[in-house]
Amino acid sequence: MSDGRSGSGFGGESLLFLTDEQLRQGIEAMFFAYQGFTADPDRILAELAYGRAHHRAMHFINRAPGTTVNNLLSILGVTKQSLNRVLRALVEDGLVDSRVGTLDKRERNLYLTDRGRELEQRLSDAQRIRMRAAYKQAGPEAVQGFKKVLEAMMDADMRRAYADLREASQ
Amino acid sequence: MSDGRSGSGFGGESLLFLTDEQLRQGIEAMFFAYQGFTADPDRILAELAYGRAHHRAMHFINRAPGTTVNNLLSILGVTKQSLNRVLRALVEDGLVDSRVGTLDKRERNLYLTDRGRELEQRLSDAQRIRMRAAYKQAGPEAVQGFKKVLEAMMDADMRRAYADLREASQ
DNA sequence: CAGTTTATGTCAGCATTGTTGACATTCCAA
DNA sequence: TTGGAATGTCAACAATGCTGACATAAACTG
Repeated sequence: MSDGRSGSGFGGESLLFLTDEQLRQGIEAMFFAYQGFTADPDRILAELAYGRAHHRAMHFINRAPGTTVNNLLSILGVTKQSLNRVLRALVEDGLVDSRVGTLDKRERNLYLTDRGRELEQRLSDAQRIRMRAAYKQAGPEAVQGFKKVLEAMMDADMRRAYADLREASQ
Repeated sequence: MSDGRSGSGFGGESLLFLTDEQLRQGIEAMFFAYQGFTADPDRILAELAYGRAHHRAMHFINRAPGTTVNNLLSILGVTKQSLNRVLRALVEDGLVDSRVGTLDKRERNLYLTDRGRELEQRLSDAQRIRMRAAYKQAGPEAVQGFKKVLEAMMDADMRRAYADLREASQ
């Protein structure tokens, strides 16, 4: 594992020879970049006594209005109990509307209220500004590669969720 | 902010026109990919009653042996109190060695013990395997773009830390 | 159709890891 | 040498993971 090399065999099979050092750079880049990625919304959230968990919930409710708790937690990769706490706060504060399902009354369909949409917008805007700046700085070809590697890094079910979301917005 | 367009002006200045939708895909890719990125070490850590914080500390101590608490917390972006709790556990468990600084006795120089190196290796290996697979799947050109965008996404001080680490390993 | 099982969501309590505040020790500068 | 700054530790609190217990609704089974 730690011979500092990677590749399928002695040669020929793959053109990629990745040293442990190269891989470590990628790992560290991922770590540092994620800090920047979340920094701007985090600052806004801190003012409002909310956290990242609230942001994530609002993001995906906005993305798929009417989604259920069950669906949401599979996307977020947390337990329903953990998500529940966050949703309760958002509902109490009037940012999320939770309606008993019409077809299946066990389910709750989730929607952002006007105020919820407003905050989500504010958070997304902050995050998009950084994303846009990074994309511009890196250039168009880089963006392709960026997305490719990220997608390849996802677990299978997350890759599916990701594809579903993209297709959902036409 | 939300006109679905991005660019410096009406045209000509930039060749990149990024819709909010494109940016959102990047944001979601980042979120889902980070889950995958941390999933494998997380599984190992859970067995050992450690968390991500322990992994991060061990990673950077391994990367820069003899580093101080102060330096470490600036890299990790957490408070010294938060880091301290994690370090205390690692020292007690014999994975990290904390030596009073020779030049400045207020400082503590941190080193992995043999057992610490062993666990760090195990965690890194798991993470590298996924990274390597993602790189291979995405291809060499993609890797360049990936790193470029990530670096552009970092906060300035993290970009500096990232550069320092790379240079430190020749 | 009655009774049991499964699915969905809520409430309670615990663990990890972030935070701030108070403090001891050491260094440095006036 | 004395007061302030820097470094690190200890304590207590908050956010957000987790598991377990439970209520309700739906679905299945005989």
